[in-house]
Amino acid sequence: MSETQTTQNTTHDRALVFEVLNEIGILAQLSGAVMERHLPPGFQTSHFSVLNHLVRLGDERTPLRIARAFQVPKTTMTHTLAGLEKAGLIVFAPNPDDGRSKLVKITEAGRAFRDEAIAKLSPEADKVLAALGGEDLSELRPRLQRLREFLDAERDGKN
Amino acid sequence: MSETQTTQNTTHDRALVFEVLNEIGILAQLSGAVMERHLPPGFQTSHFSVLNHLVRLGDERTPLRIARAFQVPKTTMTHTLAGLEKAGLIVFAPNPDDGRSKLVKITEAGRAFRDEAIAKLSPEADKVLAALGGEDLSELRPRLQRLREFLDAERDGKN
DNA sequence: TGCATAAAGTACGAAATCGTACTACATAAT
DNA sequence: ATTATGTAGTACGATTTCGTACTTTATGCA
Repeated sequence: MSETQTTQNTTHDRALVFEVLNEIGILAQLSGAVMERHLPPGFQTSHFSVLNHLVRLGDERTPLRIARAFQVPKTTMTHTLAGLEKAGLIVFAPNPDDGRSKLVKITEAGRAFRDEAIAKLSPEADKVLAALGGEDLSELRPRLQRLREFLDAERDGKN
Repeated sequence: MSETQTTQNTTHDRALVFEVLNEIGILAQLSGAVMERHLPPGFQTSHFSVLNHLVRLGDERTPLRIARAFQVPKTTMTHTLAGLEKAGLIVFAPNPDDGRSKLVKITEAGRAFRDEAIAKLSPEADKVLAALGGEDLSELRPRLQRLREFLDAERDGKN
């Protein structure tokens, strides 16, 4: 019943794919709503995510590179970054290597904003850990990443 | 290193939560983009998802109940359903049990639309199965569901 | 019965998302 | 050098998303 079967994919198997993707959509919805509740008014999950990305992986990145990391169209990232800049959480610098593009730099205010958000979100994260256990999450991550990599490839060009 | 530790949550553990949620957000983004490419122009993943929901779990549901299933605000569902109705894929009927609400019924055209979408999406689903294997997905689902249930509870009132 | 409170749905406005088309710069090929 | 093609970013408009406030109906309580 739960054996691997390599010969042919059944409707049942496919339904599993849809269910998982559906669940992922709902989860994205939910986690966005929960996170947004812990952010100052006017700030979106996307704002926090970008700041967190810059802190974790380093700033001095181009908008396009950030857009690709989140798999959003570059016009969307332009808009998100404009919001962050207006709030003084990032600044743009010219890209010395490429006159067409910019480099995004996080400001001290941006770093502080991110740290505060993390602090407010930590109790929630702890509750998730208490509810699921670290093992479940550990097992979740690589599988999600594999699924992401596949869909990534499936995405062809675009953006 | 990967042992369960019940005494205290570390920054590292919390980071795992954020990573998983981040991955989920990106996946939602990606799967939405891939799915949308296989739908007729003008139709969103949300449209397909609602139709699929009605076929799988039965129609004759109220808009609010559908909104809750997808964890979106009811105003969002009003808009999505309006699009489906305008396209003739659903119809509204009065709710005999409650004069405030409506019942959503899928039409034959709606069912056909859903079936065609499934048919077009099936090759993609098969590729996912080939890439990940059914076991991975099977293990993914219950964990995602547990995570969803937790965030669900965390959501308090609202909507 | 009458009234207060809650729930279902919508109108409306604001913001986010994203596709198309454009500008400016870069790279490759002659 | 010149020209053709490709890439980074943005302007713009259409659609989606969603919070607030409202209308209508239901429910609980006096």
